Amino acid sequence: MSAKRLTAKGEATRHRIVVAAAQLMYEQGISDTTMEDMRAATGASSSQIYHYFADKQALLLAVIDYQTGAVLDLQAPHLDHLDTISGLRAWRDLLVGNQKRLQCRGGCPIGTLGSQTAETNPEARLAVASGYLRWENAIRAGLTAMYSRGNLNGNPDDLALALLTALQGGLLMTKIHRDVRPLEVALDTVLDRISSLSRTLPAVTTNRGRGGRTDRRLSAASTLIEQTFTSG
Amino acid sequence: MSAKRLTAKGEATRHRIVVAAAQLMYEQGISDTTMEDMRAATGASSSQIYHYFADKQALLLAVIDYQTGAVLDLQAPHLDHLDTISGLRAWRDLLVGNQKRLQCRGGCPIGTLGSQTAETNPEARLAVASGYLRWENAIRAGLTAMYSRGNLNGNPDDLALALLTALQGGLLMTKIHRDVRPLEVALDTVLDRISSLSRTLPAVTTNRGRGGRTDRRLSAASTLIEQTFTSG
DNA sequence: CAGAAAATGGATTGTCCGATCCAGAAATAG
DNA sequence: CTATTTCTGGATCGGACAATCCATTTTCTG
Repeated sequence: MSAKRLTAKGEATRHRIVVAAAQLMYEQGISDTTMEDMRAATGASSSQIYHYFADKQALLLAVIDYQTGAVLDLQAPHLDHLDTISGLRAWRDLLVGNQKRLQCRGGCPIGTLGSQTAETNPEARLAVASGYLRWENAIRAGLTAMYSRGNLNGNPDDLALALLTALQGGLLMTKIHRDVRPLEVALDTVLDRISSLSRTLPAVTTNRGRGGRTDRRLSAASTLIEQTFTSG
Repeated sequence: MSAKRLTAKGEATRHRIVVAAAQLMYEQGISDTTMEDMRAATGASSSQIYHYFADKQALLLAVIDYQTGAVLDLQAPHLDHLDTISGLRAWRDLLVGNQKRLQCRGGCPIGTLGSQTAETNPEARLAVASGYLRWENAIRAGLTAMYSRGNLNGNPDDLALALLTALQGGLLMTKIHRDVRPLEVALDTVLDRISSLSRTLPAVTTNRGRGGRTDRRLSAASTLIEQTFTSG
């Protein structure tokens, strides 16, 4: 609301504070991140923080906004190619690889903020929900394109939401178990579902019995579906 | 570790404290729940809490244990019947109905604890992970039974994990959006996947195009899969 | 070059919170 | 009945925390 006038220097300081706050809140949670923590992390003074943010709540809202952008930026190169199975698989690989790189720590920057605020901070909850909608829209755009081309025999809205939701659950379980498998399995299961509803020939990771997660043979079922679509 | 001797009265007081702490931590988060909050909620005195629990951490661990039991108890009637599609759907209806009853508030009691502790509290993280394993095992037992009967053409371990993970993501998104749809769609998508890998004739909720989430007709693909399984 | 506005430094304040302490009451065991 | 253990009450302490205040420096503007 307050359209404060900011110097280039002021803008930089404000940004430094938001970035540091985002990182700290991501690592230790919102309540356990003190103003002093952020002050120390930025090398700023207490009054600087309160110069740019009315209170901790205002800073939190700025963090939510920043993290939403950061999450979408990270995926930006892939978000325009979610209209093919291979594009979806590449996106999946990015997300899984990213968690491996982080040693399965942290989870989703947006999800952790949402989880902490949903019940006690309506303003923050709405900001997070709005961030999720931007994300969901990007995924939906890809699946809708598939659908419009006639390459997806299912509801693209539902499948987009299912993908994002599986991703969120996968990130949560992965950080709790310190194991990337939940994320892999969650995404692969929904992607396999999408593949099975797709008329294009997918590199199916469908499991045929135990231990078959890395099996890349086409399943009989998928083959039949393929035949159905191409002959119908 | 400390095998303290407890009177019946003492046991009751201890239990009251755990239940109140669980509820408060569920509603306002761990850090934002103070010892004074719990003291007031139970009508106990400060020294009573510290008589039964060494510190807040010990109380938290008791809460995690309690919530794990509560979550499993709630589903107990259904957990023995997750070896058929209809049993799985009934379980899904319980979970969805429960969230509706709660007006989409709160999310998963275990997940919220895990999300808050995973990065900063190794002991709590392991306790939550252990709780999830119990839950996952129950689901896996059902799918493994299906698999053993030859009614599931997929990896039951992966599908069980996918189900639980979809549930967790669904609960998170549902509480943030205050809308039960993410939970419904997340579970239905994985259940549809399981149905499509099942040789029994499912009441498929597969979507055929937009707006088809409530469509219960059998899809051509499912019919073909069915024929494949029964003729092979 | 003024004068105004923005940015910074650092001490301070009042409150809250986890934890401790010292009793005394109630229950149990011998 | 009495000694011992368990249970309860409530005051209190030291530290941490969000937020405020006032002064000073730096940057912008006309």
